[in-house]
Amino acid sequence: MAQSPITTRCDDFAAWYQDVVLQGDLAEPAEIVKGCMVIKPNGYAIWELLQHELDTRFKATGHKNMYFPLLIPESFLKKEAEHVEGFSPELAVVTIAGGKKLEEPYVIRPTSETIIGHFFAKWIQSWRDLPMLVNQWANVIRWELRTRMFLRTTEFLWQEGHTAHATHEEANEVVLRMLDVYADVAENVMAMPVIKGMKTQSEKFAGALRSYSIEAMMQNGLALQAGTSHDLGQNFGKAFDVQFQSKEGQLEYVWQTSWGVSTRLIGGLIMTHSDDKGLVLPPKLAPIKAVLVPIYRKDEEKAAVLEAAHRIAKEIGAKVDDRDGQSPGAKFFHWERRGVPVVLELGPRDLASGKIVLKRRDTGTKEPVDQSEVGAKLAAALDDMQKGLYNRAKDRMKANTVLANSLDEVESILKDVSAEKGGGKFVMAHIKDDPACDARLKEFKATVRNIPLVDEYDGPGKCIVTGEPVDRRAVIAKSY
RNA sequence: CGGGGCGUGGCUCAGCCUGGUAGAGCGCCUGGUUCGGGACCAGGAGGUCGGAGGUUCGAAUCCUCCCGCCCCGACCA
Repeated sequence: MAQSPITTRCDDFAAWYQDVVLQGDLAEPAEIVKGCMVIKPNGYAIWELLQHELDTRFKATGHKNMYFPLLIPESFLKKEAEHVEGFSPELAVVTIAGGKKLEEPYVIRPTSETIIGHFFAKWIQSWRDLPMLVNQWANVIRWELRTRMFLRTTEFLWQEGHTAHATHEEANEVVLRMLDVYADVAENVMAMPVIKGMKTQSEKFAGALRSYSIEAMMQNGLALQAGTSHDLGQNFGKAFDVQFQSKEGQLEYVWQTSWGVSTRLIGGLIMTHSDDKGLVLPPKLAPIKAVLVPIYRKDEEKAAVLEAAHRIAKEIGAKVDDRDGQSPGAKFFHWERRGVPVVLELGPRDLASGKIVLKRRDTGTKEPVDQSEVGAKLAAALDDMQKGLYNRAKDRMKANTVLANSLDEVESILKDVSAEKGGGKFVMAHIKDDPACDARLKEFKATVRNIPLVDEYDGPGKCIVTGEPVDRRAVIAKSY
């Protein structure tokens, strides 16, 4: 064994995840910086593809990119009461700079509502300045107690959209539009099915009126909050005095939104598609879509094979793995671990027959195809793989979603679920949006993931805690 | 912060109990033979054994203190 083996998913799902990240050479723990990681080229390339998909959509919906300071005056956090309460436990604070104790410490941004609120106040005077639609690609720090690569690290990369509007209705439209954008990227780019829904009051963003999320199901059945979109109401507008004069001449506070997705998406991508052999990537997020491995024995074979390999690879946009001193077998394992969707094999036999062998990462199937058709076959395989991965994930989510009509039932389904052992389910149950109800679920470490925007079940029912009428079932699960 | 574990070449670890010239596998370098699912041979580079103190003729090994890291629990995109 040239490489240490990958722990199987059923042995220990959490260990499997670590192994896939490491063996896929996506990232490694920073070690010297607690809770942080180094994102390596293979991992960063995926992030760049995701960024591109998202950024294109942000711009198409009218947003412009900006950049705000990493450091925020500590007092800013305190201007919105719920916000400071929610974030203060996980803040990193700069108290000394330039060798001197600062008069007022700076916090390293955990999110930028406050500093952006400050600047919005400066830039917005009239209804003509609205809507203000900005996005920032940035890093943030949240001092988490327990970290896992990509899923939760002390420092992480994300984008945060921030908008200001004249009316609550308009702000709400943006909140839901961006949630749709996230769902679109999750499902059509990442091939990761999600449930769009509303967070409960106790799970909402600190300082928001309402939070919405997309929730995905990982292979161990745990939920992953993959993106959030918040209706901030006028909370930050009032805290930062962001006022504008309306058409009617009235001075009014703006209605704001914020929404974000992070490098956590990469963790979701891994836990949705990868297998016991390593990383599996949907073609749309594969930095390298196809690798051609040339096979030869003698020097005269080598020359002919390499010539053909480079010619074919150039036509179809594949990478040729012409490294010397590595056997073909070693190369197959190498690319398999890295999740390359298609590996092509070209050897003397193929040269003689005019064929080339096409192997898919998702199904493991090998098929000899005519060299003249390989471009079309590759495109078809990638397309089929993108759809196949989505369908497989969708089926899995359906198979692991169950209905429950009592708290006991929910508890018995979820109580023994863990990230390591798996067995997680999405339990659909009627439950009131009330912190007291959330608290009951917390007793066995489950949470309401969200209340789906679209009710795919049986409509109204009685709350499993209070017995009060509730208009639809919510998703209850254990989560990352 | 509570509970558990671990610090020895780049990586994974053995050696410690019972003190006596620092090892293995993988990786790396050089040369050659190989190559359709992790090739082989030969030669080679690389370690103040987490730190400090102590016991001893002699410490990776025994004793004391310190430091760091990982896992489990309480917080979270």
